[in-house]
Amino acid sequence: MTEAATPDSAPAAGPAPRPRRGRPPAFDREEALSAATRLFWERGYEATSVTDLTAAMGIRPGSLYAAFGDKRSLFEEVVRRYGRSPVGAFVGVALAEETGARAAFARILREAAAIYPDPTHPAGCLVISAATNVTPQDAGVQALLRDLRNRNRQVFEDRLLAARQDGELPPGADPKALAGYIATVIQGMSQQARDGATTEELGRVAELALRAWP
Amino acid sequence: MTEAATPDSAPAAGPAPRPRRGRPPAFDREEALSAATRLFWERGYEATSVTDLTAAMGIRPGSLYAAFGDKRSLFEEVVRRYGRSPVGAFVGVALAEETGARAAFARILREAAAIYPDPTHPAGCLVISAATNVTPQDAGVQALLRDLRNRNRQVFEDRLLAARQDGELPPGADPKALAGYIATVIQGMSQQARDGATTEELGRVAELALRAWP
DNA sequence: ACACTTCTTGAGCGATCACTCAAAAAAGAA
DNA sequence: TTCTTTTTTGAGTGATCGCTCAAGAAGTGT
Repeated sequence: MTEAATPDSAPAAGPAPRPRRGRPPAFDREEALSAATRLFWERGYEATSVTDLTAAMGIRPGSLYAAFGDKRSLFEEVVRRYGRSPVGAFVGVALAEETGARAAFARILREAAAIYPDPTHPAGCLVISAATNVTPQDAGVQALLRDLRNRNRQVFEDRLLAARQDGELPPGADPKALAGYIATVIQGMSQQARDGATTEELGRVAELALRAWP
Repeated sequence: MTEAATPDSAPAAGPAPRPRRGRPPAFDREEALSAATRLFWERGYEATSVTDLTAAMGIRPGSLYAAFGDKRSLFEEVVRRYGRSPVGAFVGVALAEETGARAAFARILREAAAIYPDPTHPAGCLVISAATNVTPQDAGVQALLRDLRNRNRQVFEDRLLAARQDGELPPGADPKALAGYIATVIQGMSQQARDGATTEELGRVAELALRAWP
């Protein structure tokens, strides 16, 4: 439940590991981002302090601010990276790989059931749950994730509109309503996973949800 | 989506307005709780500061702590009161008033669509969204609301189990899975309302969700 | 009038918040 | 070696966090 874009299109790794001047960083940027992601994912943006972050990332505040700007910028980079990770990109991958709309959304719901409770990472979806409770001064972070969610719902609607034009959906079907329904179920499944629901339980939820398909 | 108990059974108002000694409170307790509820509902537990609360309630910190204990106790009282309010109790009311299980859950989903986006109060459900992002030191508040949500899911399951025994649900129906599905949809609808979904949009989501009924 | 009880007030407690900065350290370039 | 560049370090910034308390104010009881 994140970016529904193509998996990757950038020129992959840089052209060459050109040796840079100055003192080399003492920490692995990817590992540090991974640790920050886990914290933001588990607790959310404001409930994760810079002290928590530096402790988990194994660096001091000065290094964090030199490498990532500020807490807000670090969070934005975490969100972008999450959207490119398998667990954050499964929605877009399913939409890109499945030819049928029904097959795509069935796969999305079933994979959500498998992924959201996976104990190898925090439960649920970071985009859905990391900025629910914020002070007014961090409303921008809340808006950032809300826009990602609503953009995803629009991607659903576009796909369903195309399915209706292709005849896969009956002419009377309502793509906008169906997109809202699927988004609702996915977001509810994320919440359920955070409340302790297992993959088996969410799998049954997914199958029930699919019975509403026109 | 809160307490699924009977609307009221306490002896209502006290036996008499016995005049108390000492200086009378300068603020209305119900109004103060109402203001605190709006803040906790809108922003969540930790994102609402005591300074925010005292400003909205029109009192000074000393009065707040004398009247409500501490921030945590105030929140718990807000949650209890919310569960007795119309918007917090509609689930229990529908389960109590509707004789058929299908009628009860259809009413619950349709009323959620009408209530969650209602602009006369913050969007969504306080129990669902007020303690999503918390620091470890406030894990108890998170657990409090999680338990309320899971208890509600259990009430759903009990009602559906009875429906299967009554023959309203086919013998092959899975009450536990169906309860999880309905809880998922309700929690997703709360999230959607907070993301800007209208009553009309959520109404269509509710109708789609009901198509999954066995 | 006076005591007693309860509530309000405003100042302020230690802890933590996100964040900064000068100095030291570690690399390549000259 | 010396200079330049970049990173790390540890102390510390002002602001805000939840919360406390002594003093005063506003009632009832005698």
